[in-house]
Amino acid sequence: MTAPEMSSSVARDAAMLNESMLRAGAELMFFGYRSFTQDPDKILAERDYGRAHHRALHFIGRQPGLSVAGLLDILGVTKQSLARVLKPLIDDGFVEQRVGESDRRQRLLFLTEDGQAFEERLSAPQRARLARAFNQAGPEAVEGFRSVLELMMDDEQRAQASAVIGEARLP
Amino acid sequence: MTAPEMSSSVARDAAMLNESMLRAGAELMFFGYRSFTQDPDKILAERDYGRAHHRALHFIGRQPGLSVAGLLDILGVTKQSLARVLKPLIDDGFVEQRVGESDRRQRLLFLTEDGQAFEERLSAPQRARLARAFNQAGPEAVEGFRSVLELMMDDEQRAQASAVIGEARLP
DNA sequence: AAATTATGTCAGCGATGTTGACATAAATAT
DNA sequence: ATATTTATGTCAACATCGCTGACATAATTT
Repeated sequence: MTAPEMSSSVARDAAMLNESMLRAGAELMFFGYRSFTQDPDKILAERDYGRAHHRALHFIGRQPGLSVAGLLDILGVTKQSLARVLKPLIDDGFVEQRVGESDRRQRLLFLTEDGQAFEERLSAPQRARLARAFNQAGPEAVEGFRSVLELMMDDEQRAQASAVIGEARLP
Repeated sequence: MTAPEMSSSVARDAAMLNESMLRAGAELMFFGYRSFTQDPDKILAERDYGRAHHRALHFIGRQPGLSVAGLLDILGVTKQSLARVLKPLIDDGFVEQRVGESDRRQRLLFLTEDGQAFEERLSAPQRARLARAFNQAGPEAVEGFRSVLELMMDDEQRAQASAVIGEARLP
């Protein structure tokens, strides 16, 4: 049943990449992600907010009119988890809910002016950090960064991520 | 006070990278990191372990004889946080402590055989994922991935990460 | 002998995730 | 029309993993 060209890609991978390179890759992900999140984390700590609040603000700001179900799908959390994040954001006047026009069961999510301002304040240092890294690394490196991260996802996740990220090709 | 050549690098960055590219970069980090952690997360859930346990096992396995202070430094958490992770790992027979030879206040950390086996079981699918992505993306892309993540760190963090990752250059 | 260092531990708090159960309103299916 | 399904909200309980503050012990350094 196994065609010759099907010979284990795991074996081929092992042949070309030694363990220390893979370990280094994992450690880069750990240290890199920590750096990536540290700027907004500091701002979030002013209020009793965490990363989850930033993520919600980010994706609502990106797709105004997103439904609760849509946001749940993107974030990959339970509705109970989301509620604990969304409720304070609504109470604090950062997120607004409007009843769906075509489907009045839906609560469509929008950032208020304050929400938009806060989201930008959170994202600004993170984007500056990315911009600095992208510029110093150069366009080919950015394309490599993008392709490795995309290829690290499962097909399903990659499809979802692509749908969210959209055409905005990185390089 | 501002020299002409000091003209805001933020402005230059903004000139070359539009906002949608930076947003896409941030989203790639989010989705990519989620994919990166999902395999070990499933295994960790068998016991009452989380990512922090994996990280501790990883870095102890990488630098056997690491001191508690050394591990605290790498992980960037408080000793109270680490204790909650380390104590179960010791109780479960995955990590062993030995009194330091030169300084007998130190508790040097080692993986037991079981600990080594468990760490490998946790890391295997993660490394396979990385290997697949690296191979499909190609060596230049991997170098780009590495350089962008490194440049995303502050100088201090980059120095620390480089010290941990070591010579094992990625590409 | 005194101060500092490495480590451990107790107690409490906050953010973020989980499962399970139940409620309501609106849309859809029979 | 009635029944079912869907979208959302909410209550309760629990686990992980970060934090601060306080205190203790043993070993090293001053």
